[in-house]
Amino acid sequence: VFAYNTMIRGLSLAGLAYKSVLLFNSMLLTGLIPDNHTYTFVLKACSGLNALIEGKQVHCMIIKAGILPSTYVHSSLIHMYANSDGLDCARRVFDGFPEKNTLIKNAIITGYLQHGRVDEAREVFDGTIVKDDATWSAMVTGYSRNGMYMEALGVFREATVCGAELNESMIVSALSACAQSGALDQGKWIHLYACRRARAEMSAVLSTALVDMYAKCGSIESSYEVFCSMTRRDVVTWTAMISGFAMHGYAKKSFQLFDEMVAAGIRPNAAAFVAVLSACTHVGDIEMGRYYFNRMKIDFGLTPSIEHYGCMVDLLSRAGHLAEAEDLIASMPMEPN
RNA sequence: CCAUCAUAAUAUGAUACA
Repeated sequence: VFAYNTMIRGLSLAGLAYKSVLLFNSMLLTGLIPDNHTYTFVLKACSGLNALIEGKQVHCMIIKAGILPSTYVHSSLIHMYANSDGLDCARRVFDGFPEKNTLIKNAIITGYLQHGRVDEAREVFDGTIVKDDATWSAMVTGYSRNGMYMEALGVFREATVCGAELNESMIVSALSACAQSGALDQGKWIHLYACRRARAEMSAVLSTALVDMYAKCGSIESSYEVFCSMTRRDVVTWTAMISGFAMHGYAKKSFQLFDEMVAAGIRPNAAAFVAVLSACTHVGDIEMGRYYFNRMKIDFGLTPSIEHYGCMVDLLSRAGHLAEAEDLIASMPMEPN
C-alpha cells in the first residue's frame, strides 16, 4: 500500500494526474485495501483533472469502506468537489463533518473563494475562532483575487492586530492587493514589516511581489531598487521588472533587461514575451515588436498565444498599419476573441 | 530486537486591449 501511495502521489505531483488515477484503479484490482493516504492522493489527482465522476466514485468507496471522518480525507473531498464545479457537494461534505476544525473550515473557505462566493466564505471565516495562518492567508488571497482589495487589506490589518503570525503567502497576497489598488503607503508599510521579519535574504517570490507593487503604484525607482538588491531572480522577477518599465514608458530599459535576462541564462516564457511586446506597444515601436515576435518562435520555440497576437494587433493598429493587423488576425491558428 | 529513511489538507508573485 505504501508503494502505491507514493506512486499515486508522485504521478499527480509530476502533472500526470491521469496516470495517477489509473494506478489507483490497478491497485484496487490487486485486492489491496487503500488507506486514508491513498484517498487523499487520488482525490488530489481528481481535483487536478476536474474529474467529478471519478471523484464521486472515490467518495462512494470511502463511504462503503466505512472510513471515519478524517480531516485530511474530507478536506480532500471538499477540495475535489470545489475544483470540479461541485460546490454544493463540497458544502454537504462540510456540513456532514462533525466537530469542524480549522483545517476543514479552511478547505470550504477556499472553495467558496474560488467561486467568487466571498460572503459565504466570510461567514465561515468569521465563525472560525481558531484561525491558523492558512485561514488568514486564504481570506486575503480570496478577496484579492475577486478584486476586493480594500477588504483584502482589511483582513490583513486584522491579522496584524490579532497578533497572528504573518507568513509569506499572506504578505505576498497583501502586496498584490496593494499593487492592484495603488495602495503605495500600505505597500511601503508591508515592505518595512517584511524587512524586519526577514532573517536572511527575502525569497524571490516576496521580492518579486515588492517589485510589482512599487511599479504598479507608480514608484518605478523603488521597484528597480528592490530588483537590483536581489541576488536570485527567476523568470517571473524579470518579467515583473520588464513590464514595470513598459508601463512607465521606458521601453529601452525593458529591451535591455530582456537581453540581460537571456544573458543570465533565464529562458523567457510566454509571459515574458507579453511583457516585452507591451513595451513595444507603449512606445509604438513596430520594428522591435516584429523582432521579438519572430524571436519568440525562432529562437525560443514558443508558439504565440492569443495574448501575443493581441499585442501585435494593438501595436500595428495604433501605428496605422491596419491592413497588416487584419492579415495577422486572419493568419491566427485560433479564433480571435 | 535496535537504528535510519519515505507518503497527508488549505493559502502565495509577472503578462496586452477592454
